[in-house]
Amino acid sequence: MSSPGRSTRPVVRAHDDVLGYLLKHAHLALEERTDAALAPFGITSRDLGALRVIAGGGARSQQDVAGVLGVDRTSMVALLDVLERAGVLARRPSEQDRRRNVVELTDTGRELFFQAERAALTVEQDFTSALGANGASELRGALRAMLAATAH
Amino acid sequence: MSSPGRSTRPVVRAHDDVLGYLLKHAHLALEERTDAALAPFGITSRDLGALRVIAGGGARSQQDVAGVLGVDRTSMVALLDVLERAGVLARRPSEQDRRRNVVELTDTGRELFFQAERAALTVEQDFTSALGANGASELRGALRAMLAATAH
DNA sequence: TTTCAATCATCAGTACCACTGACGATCAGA
DNA sequence: TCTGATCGTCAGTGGTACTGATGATTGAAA
Repeated sequence: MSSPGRSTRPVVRAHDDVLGYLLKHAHLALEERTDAALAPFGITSRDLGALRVIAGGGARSQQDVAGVLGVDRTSMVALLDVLERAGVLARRPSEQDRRRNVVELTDTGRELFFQAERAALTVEQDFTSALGANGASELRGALRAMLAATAH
Repeated sequence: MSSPGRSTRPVVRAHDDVLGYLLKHAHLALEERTDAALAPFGITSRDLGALRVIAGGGARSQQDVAGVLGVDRTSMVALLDVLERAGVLARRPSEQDRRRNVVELTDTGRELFFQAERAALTVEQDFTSALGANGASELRGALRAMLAATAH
């Protein structure tokens, strides 16, 4: 058997045994394909994430949107600027707290969102097709469980 | 039942139903914890990835290392500069092809790598502890399968 | 009421990384 | 020898994270 104690050295892992590598590259590959599918709509996967949160209606301010997406609050300004200039969404000061901007989709934006979300969903399903029907939901469940367990 | 056809609109998904969101945030959370555990060693998870590939011995050049990690070749220059200046690795021109740099760990670097890899492994195991013993390997398998299926 | 700390959106500045395009050195083949 | 390709390097650009500051606004204490 192998010798115990502090001199025990781990075997050199292959790069695709490393969870961080797998998560990073899976994310990048999916994002690349999603961005390609979203290009005809003139938005990125980053934009779609913002539209999704806004369409969900739970966000009460720009910072809520940024917080959910893990985007910096200062980056969110420019991100929403572009989408607002494109007529996809509108900002208006909150009536409850006029420091806040309430962000809402325009009719055009809502239609764009549904079409883009559909395209993104197709990419996801194709991306996970190697896992089978259960595999994809099990993968989501595992990722959710890890995030929930490590939420600080 | 729901109406079919092009007017069928998808329900607005919660952000944590979106695979891209889950992959991104799982990656970021793991990287954050890994970087914290690696800080005493004076390296980042990015550095450890490079050391791992180099320790594996399969890489024949800087660009091989960059290619495996998905790091840009021009970024690899500065990354290795730092590690070389720290005495962790050494570059020497290949004897077979003197355009290439062969990158090798120093004795110091090898010891550092084993200790850092051990710390990173502990973080990974803790990160996946919510999944159980089989869950973690199933997660790796699922991610590997997706990457293999979508390799271009 | 007045004052004051906190919050929100914004902007300026810095840092890091991906990416492009160039360069000299080197290699392989015509 | 000449030519095209490859490798490491460097400069420049663009996008994003992060810090810190600002003005407007809020809520609560004095």
